[in-house]
Amino acid sequence: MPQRSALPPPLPRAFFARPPEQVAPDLLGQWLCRNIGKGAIAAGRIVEVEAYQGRDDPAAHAFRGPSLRNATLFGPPGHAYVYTSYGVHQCLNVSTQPAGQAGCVLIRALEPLPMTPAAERWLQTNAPTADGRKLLSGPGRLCRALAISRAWDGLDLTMPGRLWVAAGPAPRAIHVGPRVGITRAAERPLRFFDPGSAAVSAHHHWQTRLVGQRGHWRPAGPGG
DNA sequence: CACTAGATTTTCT
DNA sequence: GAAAATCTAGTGG
Repeated sequence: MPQRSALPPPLPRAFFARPPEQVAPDLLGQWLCRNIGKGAIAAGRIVEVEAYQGRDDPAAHAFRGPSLRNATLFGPPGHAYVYTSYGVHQCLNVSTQPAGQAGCVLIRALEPLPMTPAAERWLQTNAPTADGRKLLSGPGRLCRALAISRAWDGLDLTMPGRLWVAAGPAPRAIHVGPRVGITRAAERPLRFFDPGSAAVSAHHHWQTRLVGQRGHWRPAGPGG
């Protein structure tokens, strides 16, 4: 099947079987692929993420233990955790850590990758915007544009089905800062983003610059 | 550009 | 009853 082999292959489950603060920076630059039917794919580069830890992270949904909503967080790695935010929006996370240990990475922004005009229209219809850079920017907005609902909670993102994560080139640098919109553990530097992307909303609030390559990110020296 | 109000699910007090 | 991992539409500079 030529169409099957043309699909970007998913990242392996082992990639996600690590602490979320390690998976998060390594997810930057990877592709989120959405099968929208009839062989068409809508895809975006991951440019902004946040790590949420387990029982030791007061800002995480897993902090108070398993519940009906967050069960996916305690399951195997590489699965979609989709929750409803403020009663209105859906937000997409990827579960990390081996089964039994909670942790996830919130996908906050994507930069649209080249796609067919039909796929672009499909995104625009789901989440209309005049500013193309904002099409997949923001955790609620990207779920709306990609038609990802709570019903997709638990979906395996390491299988090339409806939604999966595929390998893409790492960004040249990464900025690290506090997570957005939380009050507890608000000081932890667990938000990672690609400073070179226009799809990232808040470039201003960052603490640290990382350079290097995946698995080997290190703080940039002066003048870097 | 900055700021504000309002929508309304899930969880906890 | 209130807060929360948010977004949009509205106002005003």
